Amino acid sequence: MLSYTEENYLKAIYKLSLQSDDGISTNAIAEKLQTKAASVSDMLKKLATKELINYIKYKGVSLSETGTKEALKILRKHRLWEVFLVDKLDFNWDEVHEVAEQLEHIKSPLLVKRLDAFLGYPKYDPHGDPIPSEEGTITSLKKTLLSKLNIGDVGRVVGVQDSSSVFLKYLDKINISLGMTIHITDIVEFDSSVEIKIPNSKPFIVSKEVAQNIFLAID
Amino acid sequence: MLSYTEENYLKAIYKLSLQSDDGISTNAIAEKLQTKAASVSDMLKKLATKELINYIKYKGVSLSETGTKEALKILRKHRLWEVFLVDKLDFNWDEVHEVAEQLEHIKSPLLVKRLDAFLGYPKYDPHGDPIPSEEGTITSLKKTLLSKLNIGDVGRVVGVQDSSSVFLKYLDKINISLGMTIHITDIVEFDSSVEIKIPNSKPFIVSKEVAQNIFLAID
DNA sequence: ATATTTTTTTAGATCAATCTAAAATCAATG
DNA sequence: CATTGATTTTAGATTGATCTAAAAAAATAT
Repeated sequence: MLSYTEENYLKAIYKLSLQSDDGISTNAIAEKLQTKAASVSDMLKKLATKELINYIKYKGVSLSETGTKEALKILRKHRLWEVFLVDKLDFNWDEVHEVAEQLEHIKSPLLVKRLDAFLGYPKYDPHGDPIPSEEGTITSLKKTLLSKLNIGDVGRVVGVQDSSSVFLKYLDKINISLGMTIHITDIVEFDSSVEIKIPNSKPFIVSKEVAQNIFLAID
Repeated sequence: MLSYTEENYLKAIYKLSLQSDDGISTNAIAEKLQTKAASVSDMLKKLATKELINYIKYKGVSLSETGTKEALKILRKHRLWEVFLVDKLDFNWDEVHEVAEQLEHIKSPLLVKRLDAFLGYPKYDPHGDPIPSEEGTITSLKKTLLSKLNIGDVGRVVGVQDSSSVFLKYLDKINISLGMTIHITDIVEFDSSVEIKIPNSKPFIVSKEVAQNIFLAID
């Protein structure tokens, strides 16, 4: 049985693994979990003896097969609960994270199964991130940053890079939401800002910074 | 901020307070929480300094006003989650307790508010126990044990004394459920078993032990 | 009312998770 | 390739929750 803390470490390592290919550093984990490198070292030793990670001192760390499975279970719960909060309890997509962080640790396979069914077997969470299956497979659709596209391209909003409350609130304000189709009508050479067109609205400009944080799928 | 453990102690003390009028003993709490008296003593000291309980060494303990409020908050969450599990996720009433024990510790006032609304502001949980209001008031309807009634009495099932899985499963088996109207058709003097009549069924006998664990409201 | 039993509390240890400070290892640059 | 600087690990302490064993207080019985 994994502790709350062990679960958070596995999740952190999993997320960091997606961003960089090789071994995850102690410092990176400490940063992510807002703790000290010494604490991370201790925990890594513990996770290693439980064979949840592959760990060589000073050499960084990666999830073992069982570790990955556990991480995906937690991620699955986290994202299912997010769907629940948004779809059923009318949370905004910037309000869900904190609560889902708690709910993801509830231990009950039956609960997860039933919740999944109740929500209609969703494939994506409210931020557009894919929900791992019960078996631990995760489908990642090819997504491209808005900032990487060209004039004339058309895409569907499938996620965000930065899921901070500030950013999500801003997207709400300019009426960009998940699933929305976006046309790239112009790119301003001067500052790399992007002019886009969304349904029922005149074209408008979003900054380079914003464009670098919105993922689109090209249909 | 209360810890998971502190919350469980408050809940235990609250529940024990309902059963006996005077101060709650250390041993009773230890028994309820499946722990040792020494551990309870330690925790009582801590809860006392936080002014959540009134505690005099060797003299037993009672909840303070703030302690009661906290206990009721937890109970409210527990029972709301139970309603959610049964009404929305099709759990049986004997499957909910363990999961609700975990869910009750989730900290998010917004979540509780929204969940309450989503469930349609329920007044009772699936075992017939009243759900404390947001303000911390709890309505307890007058309920009587089936074993205390007389031939000819009619009552509505509003709760159980023993909410163990074995007992609840047995009730399911003999088709007794919450809200059901029961007629007492006979009382067997020999062993104090009770003959009852429920809708769409011939009268049948339940043992004294069963009758001592079903609460009825007399309409 | 004194002795015995039961209950409760304290003393001292342990375990998980964390920390600070110091030591060990690695990386990288001259 | 040796020194410097950064990263990582260890050593030792702390905190919260628990335990066992022993001491203290209360309840009970003779």
